[in-house]
This record gives sequence, C-alpha cells and structure tokens, in this order.
Amino acid sequence: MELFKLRGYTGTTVEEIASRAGLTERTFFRYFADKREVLFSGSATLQKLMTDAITGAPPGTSPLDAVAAALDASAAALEQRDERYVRARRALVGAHAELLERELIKLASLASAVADALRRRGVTEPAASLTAEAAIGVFKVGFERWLDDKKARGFSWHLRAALDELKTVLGSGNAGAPATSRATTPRPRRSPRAHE
Amino acid sequence: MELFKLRGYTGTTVEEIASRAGLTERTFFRYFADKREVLFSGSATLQKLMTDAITGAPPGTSPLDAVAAALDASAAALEQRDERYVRARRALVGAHAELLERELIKLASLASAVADALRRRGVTEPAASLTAEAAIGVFKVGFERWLDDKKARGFSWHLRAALDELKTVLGSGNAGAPATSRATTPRPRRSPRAHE
DNA sequence: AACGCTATGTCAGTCGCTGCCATCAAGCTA
DNA sequence: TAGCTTGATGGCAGCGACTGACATAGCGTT
Repeated sequence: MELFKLRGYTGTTVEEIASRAGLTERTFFRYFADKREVLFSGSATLQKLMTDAITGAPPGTSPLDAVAAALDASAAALEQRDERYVRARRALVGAHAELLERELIKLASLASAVADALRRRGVTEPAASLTAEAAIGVFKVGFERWLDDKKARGFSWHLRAALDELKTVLGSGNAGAPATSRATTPRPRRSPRAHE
Repeated sequence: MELFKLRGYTGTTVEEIASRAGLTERTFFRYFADKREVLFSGSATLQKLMTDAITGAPPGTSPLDAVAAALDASAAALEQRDERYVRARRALVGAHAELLERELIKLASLASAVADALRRRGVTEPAASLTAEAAIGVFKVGFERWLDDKKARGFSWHLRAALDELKTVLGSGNAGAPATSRATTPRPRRSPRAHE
C-alpha cells in the first residue's frame, strides 16, 4: 500500500513489491496469482463470513432474512477495519479499471457462493440466484453510500436502508419516483452521484 | 472466433488475430484497447438500447416498469442474433476468468448507465442505483437460464420470469423457500434502528 | 549421514502492450 | 502543380507481467 501511494499502482513494479517484502519476483507469483491479487486477500474471509451466516440461520428463516443476516455479518466485519485502509483501497480500486474488474469478479463469486448456501437450505432456482444477486447489489450500493456519507452512519445502517429501499422499489414499484402531479415542471434533481 | 475455436483463447496471439484481419499487431491495438475487447464490441449498442428504452418510457412510468422496458429491449436484440455465436461466446467467456472479468465490468457500467437514465427521469438515490443493480441481476440470471433452458422458451420470457420471481422474493420474502412445515414464529421484522 | 520434502532463487523466454518515428495516401491551398 | 496538412498504418525497440525448467538451501525423519 505504501508503494502504491508513492508511485501509483501501475508505476509500482512487482519486483519492487517483492523486494520490499524481502522476496524475489518469482516467489511473489507463487503466493499471488497475479499483481492484482495482493489487494484481494480478504475476499475469502468475507465470503466465509456471509455463507456461514446463511447456513447458520435458524430453520424456517426466509431467503430474504437469511441474506439480511449475511449482510449484517459483513457489516460487522467491515466496520471493524481501519477506515483509512478501507478508503485508500477503495480509491485505488476505483481509479484502475483492472482492479475494478477484479473486485467485480470477487463480488460475482461471492454472489455465487451465497446462492449455493441458499440452495443448500432448500431454496430453489431461480429464487436462490436472484436473492443472491440482489444481496450483492445491496452490498455494492450500501458500501458506496457508506463511504460517501457525510453524517457518519454505519455500514450496517446503510445496508439496512438499501435493502428496505430495494424492497419498496420492487414492491409498489414507485419508490424514488418523482411526484407525477405536476408533469410540466420537472422536479429538482439531486446531484448525480458517480457510481462505479 | 475461428481462431479462438482452433487454438483456444490464450493460445491465440494478438499478432495472429491481426494478420488474419490483414493488419499488424500495432494497428490492432489502435482499434481495440486490449486483446479482450474484440469480444465486447456489442456492449455499447446494448447499453444504448436499454438507456433509450428508459428515457423513452412515457412520463409517469414507475422505475420498475422503466427497467422492465429496458430488459424487453435487450431481449429483442439478443434473440435476434445468431444463437450459435451467442452460445460460443458465452462458453468462451465462461472458460476464461479474464474474459469474465471484462464481461462483469461491462455489466457494471451498464448498471451505472441505467441508473443515470433513471436519475434523468427524476428517480432519486438510492432507488435509482438499486433498481439498476436489480435489473442487471435479473439480466444475468435470465440470460443464463435462457441458454440452459431445455424447452426453448425465449430470452424475454426468462427475463419476465426472473423479474417476477425477484419481486416475489423481496415481497413476501418466502418464494423458493423449502415447503417445510411453516415455522410458528412470526418472521422477525428488521427494525430500522434510527441511528448508532 | 542419507534421504526426501518444501520453499526459494535463477534464468530465459513469451506475450501483451506502448512510445516514437517513418511512411503513405488523400485532400486542401497557394 | 508544388507544397502542406491530416489521418491511418507499419516498423521497431522496449518494458513489465507472467511462466516453465532447473538448481539450491533449509529442515525434519530415519
């Protein structure tokens, strides 16, 4: 991380990373599949955390409540980390497409694992995959909004808020929609937030 | 595509692709940012199709119905392509992590564009992002199930089915759950704690 | 001491990708 | 017509990520 801050991600060579760790480049590639993977060692733990939460939910729990528990578990873990690291890492990943790609495939594999856990509970397709995808969508949106939040509400708060909002949008189907009474004057728009 | 089938993706060098097209490697990289991009030229058209469907929806249309229209538009376009190509491409992408990564970032950028289009209609955050993420989730699940479908129901059918199922899961919260004897305990309601 | 296992180093090589400069064809202008 | 610009392409050199093959060092077991 220090090296990345110093010379940027692309400006840092694998050999530099390795020698900083007292290793050679070749040995680096025996520990990490590629250069990007150094930044994604935590994804396995997160996955285990969430699937365990689903597997451990009391029988009879609805799929929706099971993934809600998984989201709670992820929030507890992430809120506990050093916020400066979380922010630095997010800025780095957001600034480099190759890192964003890796992040997305990790999240996709997370969704796949969540769907697996749901199926192991007896949830059928396509409900399992859809619930899992929805959960990851909530995670992504909640995560971004957490870090952008001026009033420092917690990650778990944002996850809950996002999940509730998603329920509303897919329920009535009109959440967040502009009031349709006076169609001639457009409603004042909120400033668009970059979402990557 | 012929080259990829012949020697596999990794076994095909950019120089081979270029010379097959009557160009040099250097010129290839002036048309495509990298080797993977040859397989993703269609993503821009798909994005335009979907955002146009959202923008063109009659005023007063709910966010949910707007993305449903976008999904319909994507189905119409994809069902029209040569199915053999769609299948070959999907198999190729599924077999190579680097291609899957690229696919995922394209879908993420698609979600971002959809959210933008919704915001332009006056939909506020986080409803816009969540609806967009949900739509892409439906797209992903519907796409896979379409290609795996034994009875050859159309892509649009599967998209509809997936969207409906998602609504159900997030509504009652018990869709797809195992038909065990109903637990006597009422579903624990997630209490939105105001602050923390 | 001999053996085997594992982690690490060394080296050479391939390939994706980029910067720099030359070339060439097609216009446009004086 | 000669000269100039512009855009597309080729040629070339080079960097850095990544891999395969092999050597070596360390360490525990017997």
